[in-house]
Amino acid sequence: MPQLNGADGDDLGASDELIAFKDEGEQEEKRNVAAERDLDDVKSSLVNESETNSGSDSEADRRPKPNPDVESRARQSQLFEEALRRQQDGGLFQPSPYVGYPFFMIPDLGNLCSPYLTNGALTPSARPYLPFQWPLLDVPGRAAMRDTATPTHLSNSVPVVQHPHMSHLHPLLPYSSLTCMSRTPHAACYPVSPGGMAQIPHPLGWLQGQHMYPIAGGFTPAALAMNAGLVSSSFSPRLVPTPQSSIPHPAIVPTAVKQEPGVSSQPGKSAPDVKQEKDDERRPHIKKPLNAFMLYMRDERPKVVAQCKVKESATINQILGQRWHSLSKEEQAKYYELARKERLLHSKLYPGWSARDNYGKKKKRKRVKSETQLEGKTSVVSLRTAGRFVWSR
DNA sequence: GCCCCTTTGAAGACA
DNA sequence: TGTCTTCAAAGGGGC
Repeated sequence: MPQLNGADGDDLGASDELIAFKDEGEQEEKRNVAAERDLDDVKSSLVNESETNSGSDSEADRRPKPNPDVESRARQSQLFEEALRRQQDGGLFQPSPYVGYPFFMIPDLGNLCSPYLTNGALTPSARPYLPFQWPLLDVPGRAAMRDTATPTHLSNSVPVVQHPHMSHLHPLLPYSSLTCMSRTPHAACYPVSPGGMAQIPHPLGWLQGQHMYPIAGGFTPAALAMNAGLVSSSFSPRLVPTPQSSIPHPAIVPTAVKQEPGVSSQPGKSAPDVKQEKDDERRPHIKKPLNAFMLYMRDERPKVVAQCKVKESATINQILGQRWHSLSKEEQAKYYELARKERLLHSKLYPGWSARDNYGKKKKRKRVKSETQLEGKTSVVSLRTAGRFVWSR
């Protein structure tokens, strides 16, 4: 963590340090830690602590008041990993390239569409395949807990709104739910294949979620599930490769590019070349897994919006950045752990994927921006560089 | 309609 | 090995 960069007294980045610390004691503690470990060790220890403590009530009692939502998600992650190990150890299911993906633990698409009874309870046939069903059982409680267990910096006078993405309502999701949740209450519809199941009601709505990873190879989740022997083959859709373009998944982000037909705006490139290039840009791509801070932002952004009555993401992110640094290491550890599992799942889903694949998917930031930052009051680049310098030793 | 802003972390590129 | 760059999310604002 960059805030530890003062461990050995060097003042790299000190002049432009903006990070607000909660208290000196915490900072002092972190300094001591930094003197003993490097970044990886610290993060690793945070994770280990998190895992070790998760099973101990007494330990949990001693901890600062945790965010129950994060807690539950961490638990989900743990459960998911255990399920993953069971599968890989020759458990119930045959290994598959997507063995780690919880979706494929669903027995059939009939129940897949709705493994819950109308009263919200799981159907008996679905239960054995849904190790993460428990979150649904106490939705109101969890929602209340989360909303009341806000960090201390949240004012009681500020009304806390329910998370718009209602992530706790998606019981089929283990840790991947963290990034598979739709933030908007849109209709749960996932076009599986032409002529196939057009509408999949909740809980499969997450398949269309904001960060849901697209399925490699152009197969739909349902088809892959069927392929893995988890879904009755009598159920339509069949194992049919689905053009990726037919999967309007938010995680497969087409970059909207305005195309002037037949006109090349780039010197030295023919119109077809430019068209091809822009088609490539527009082509859906696999997104990077979210890091710890991104996961934190996703959880906390609605609270900040509600509390601070601001909408500008830049401002919100500044606030979130400060709050991130004010988190206890236990709280941060939960997010580091979630992010680690996020990367694990991502690597299992897309073994050949590289972050480099997405280079150029976003418009390159102008060099002048970095220079501006160096001159500006925040000096983002120098600050972050300084932090890395210390941590990497 | 596209890009910038703003944050942190991860990963790739490069010297 | 150290440093720099890019991308991941979000949505208002500027051009």
